[in-house]
Amino acid sequence: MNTKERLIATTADLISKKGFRAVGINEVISAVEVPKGSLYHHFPKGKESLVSQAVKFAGRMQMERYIDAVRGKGAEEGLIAIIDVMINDLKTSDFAEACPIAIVALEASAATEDIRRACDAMFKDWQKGLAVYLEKRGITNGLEKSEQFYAVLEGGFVLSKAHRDVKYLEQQKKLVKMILDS
Amino acid sequence: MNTKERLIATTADLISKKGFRAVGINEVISAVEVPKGSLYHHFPKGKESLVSQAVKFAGRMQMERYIDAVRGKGAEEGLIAIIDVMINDLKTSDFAEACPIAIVALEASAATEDIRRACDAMFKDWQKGLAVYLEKRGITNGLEKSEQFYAVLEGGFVLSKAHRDVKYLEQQKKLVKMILDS
DNA sequence: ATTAAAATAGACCGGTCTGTCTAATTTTTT
DNA sequence: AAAAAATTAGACAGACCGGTCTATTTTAAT
Repeated sequence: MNTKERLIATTADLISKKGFRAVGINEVISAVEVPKGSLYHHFPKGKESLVSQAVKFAGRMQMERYIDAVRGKGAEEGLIAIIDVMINDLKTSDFAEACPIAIVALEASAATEDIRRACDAMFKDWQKGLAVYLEKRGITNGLEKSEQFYAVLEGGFVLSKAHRDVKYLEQQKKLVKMILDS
Repeated sequence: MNTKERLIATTADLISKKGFRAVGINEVISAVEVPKGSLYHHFPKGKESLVSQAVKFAGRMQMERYIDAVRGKGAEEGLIAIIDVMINDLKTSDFAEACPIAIVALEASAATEDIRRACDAMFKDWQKGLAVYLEKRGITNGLEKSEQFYAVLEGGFVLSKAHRDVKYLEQQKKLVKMILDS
């Protein structure tokens, strides 16, 4: 893994846990053990560019994990498996991380439009990917149901993280069937 | 309004828009037009204490707005009215603010346990308040349905903010009836 | 082997961060 | 009126911020 990839992967990991405002480039370069010159060589536009790429990287990684989780499963079973991935992430990280995009998406304002767009793009990729999966399984209006599912998922995530209790994500499983049948 | 109240209200406003990491105390005291000594007189424990109290203040303010929105309405109508409050907040603020707690809740880590607890407490207050409202209208399992509703609301908020499109919150209205009937 | 390009290295810059400190002022109590 | 308490005032400190800059080293091209 080369320097640029390591910078992106490490930044992705850090911002997943703390959001991008709480992660400084000094923290990144010290974690990757690379001098500042290297970072600004690979990311001449600085932090915003690094974070944007890290968001996309984290989003792709997470999507792959979701794809793994649903593989070979039916529609309802698959969506519940995705919720379980998130539940498990929260548990194993002591509620530090689960969705790498949500925090950054809420932090990013008009002032950091690049980062917001990166979050936007990743969420849309997730939705499209899941829509294809659903329609392959004979579900109609796959995209709308996929959007609704992610909204339900992220809502469960926000509450579970705030309360440090995965029961909110567990409860959301009840809505999966309703969404699919609607 | 005295100095302490103004500090809390202004901080609440700023963190609702940007999260607490992006808001510095210099920004707060300059907005309130008060010297630093005053802030540290009223909040000797510093920023974490100020932010915790601002979160509670913002939470109470928002809850009052929800109470106003549901007043005199039936269960389903009331929940949809709350979603509309959030939709309207996003629209009128150019997607800058709607839920004052969610951002802070995701930002707060184990390192800022006081702030996380303040978010926890406010969400719980909202849930309890809404549960009473629902049960007064003959809804059973009011608390669980209230929790589920807020999860659905926050999920719609996260996606609507990320995509700068209120349709995700609009879509969540479909789930309200399902939650109430479950 | 020589040149050019890529990447690494880290000192340094101005600015901002939270928080401290002493003093002056206002308000309250007696 | 005098004393005590509460509050305001802002200079200052030390750490850290993102970012720039010049050198040096490594790699690739010829």
